[in-house]
Amino acid sequence: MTAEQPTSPRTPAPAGLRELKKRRTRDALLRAALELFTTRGYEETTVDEIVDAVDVSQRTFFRYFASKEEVAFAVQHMVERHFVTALRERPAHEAPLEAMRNAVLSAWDTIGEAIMELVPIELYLRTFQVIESTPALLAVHLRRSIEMEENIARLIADREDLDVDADPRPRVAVAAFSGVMRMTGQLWGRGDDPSLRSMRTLTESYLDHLEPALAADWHGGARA
Amino acid sequence: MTAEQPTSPRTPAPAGLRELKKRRTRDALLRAALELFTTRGYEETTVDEIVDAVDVSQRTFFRYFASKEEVAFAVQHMVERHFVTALRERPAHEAPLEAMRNAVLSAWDTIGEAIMELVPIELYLRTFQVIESTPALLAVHLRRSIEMEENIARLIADREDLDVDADPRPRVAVAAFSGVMRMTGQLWGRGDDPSLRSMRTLTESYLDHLEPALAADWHGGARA
DNA sequence: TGTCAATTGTCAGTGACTGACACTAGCCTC
DNA sequence: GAGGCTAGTGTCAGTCACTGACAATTGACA
Repeated sequence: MTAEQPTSPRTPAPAGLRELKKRRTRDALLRAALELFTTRGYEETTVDEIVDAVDVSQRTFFRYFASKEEVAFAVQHMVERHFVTALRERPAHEAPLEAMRNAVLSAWDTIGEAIMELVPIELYLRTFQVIESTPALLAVHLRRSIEMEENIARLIADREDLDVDADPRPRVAVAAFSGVMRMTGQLWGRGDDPSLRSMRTLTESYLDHLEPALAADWHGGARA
Repeated sequence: MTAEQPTSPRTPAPAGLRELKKRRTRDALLRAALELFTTRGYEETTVDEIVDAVDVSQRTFFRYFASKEEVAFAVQHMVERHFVTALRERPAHEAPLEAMRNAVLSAWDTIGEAIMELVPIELYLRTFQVIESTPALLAVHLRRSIEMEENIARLIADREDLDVDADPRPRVAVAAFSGVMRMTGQLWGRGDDPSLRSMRTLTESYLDHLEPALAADWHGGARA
């Protein structure tokens, strides 16, 4: 309720000893979990092992993360928001596909720092590979992806001044685009160059093949 | 080893009392499970409730189905094979997208009987809706879908005499196509006409919008 | 300093799933 | 058609993810 609180310029105000401890515990759990997942494997890691590494009770783990799965997607979650933000910032004159493409590529260029605030980048990349190669995690990953698709479709529809439910083109375009993105992620996970750079290159190259396959200007023909 | 065995003309020889009992148990478990899932909800149904309805032990359930999830996809599994078969039977002159489209539509026309041999169609349709609306099942559904995508991409590549790993077009086309199919399934699940017919109509209509977006002839331009 | 509220730990319990072992019932041979 | 073989089943004990309830602790704030 008080008006004046010392807000740091960048990090969104973590003030308070309590808040600080909470963040520390969460970070420690996150790192310990990812470290174990990427060395021992996801299925082979028990929640007990994670909490033992951080010296908290199992109950505390589940207060921070709704499930063992969720902790694996904590960083991914941030990356996704990063992309959505990038898409929102694309100039209105860009065609849907062009905007999505540019958003992805520009997001990859700036995501590095944001990730490092949470975990070492290399740990994130290894985690991504674990996700892609662990059936249970891959399944959740895909569901999360299509949830995001719906949001993006609405975003695209807004840009183009269309109604998502009346005009199928936003959803179709996003579905096709996301299909390619997902495929890229998988190929990257299977490949042997786990670098941000390689991910970016792969993305760019595959999206190049979608461009000629999807028409760019929706408003060239008849528009009601 | 004996030459003469009374093989029925259609069903693939279930001879033997043992085999017969097994099939009966499996069928009973399947039906009981789907019935419970669709009335009570997936998460709300325990494996104990399923086995109680069939009077077998829990251990037996897990000998027939690797997990509680698997039983929900038993029928879906058959439908998928049905589609792949339909795709294989498409004449070679059809373009990739055309072949996939025709395979889906023709599969929908003949799938009815095959389903009825396992469970009432209406039960299958309701199960599909449960899958689409239950997060845990939706996730698995999506993973299964992309596993199938890879197979289809290879099939398409074969048809077009291309190498899946050298030429990205098969995977891109399949990814885009599947993206639309998945979206259709979801919309159907959300809608209020749970009939085979409505599913077919929706599929056809949405695929119509992909056609103009993806080029039909891959071999019109330069071909190495 | 003392009160309030947020965090945490402990404990007990549920539900999915698995390995081990004993038991039963088709199946096949003599 | 008795007896042995084996596939299928039930029982039991145990692991692991996850949850509700309650008590203990510890920042926050007057």
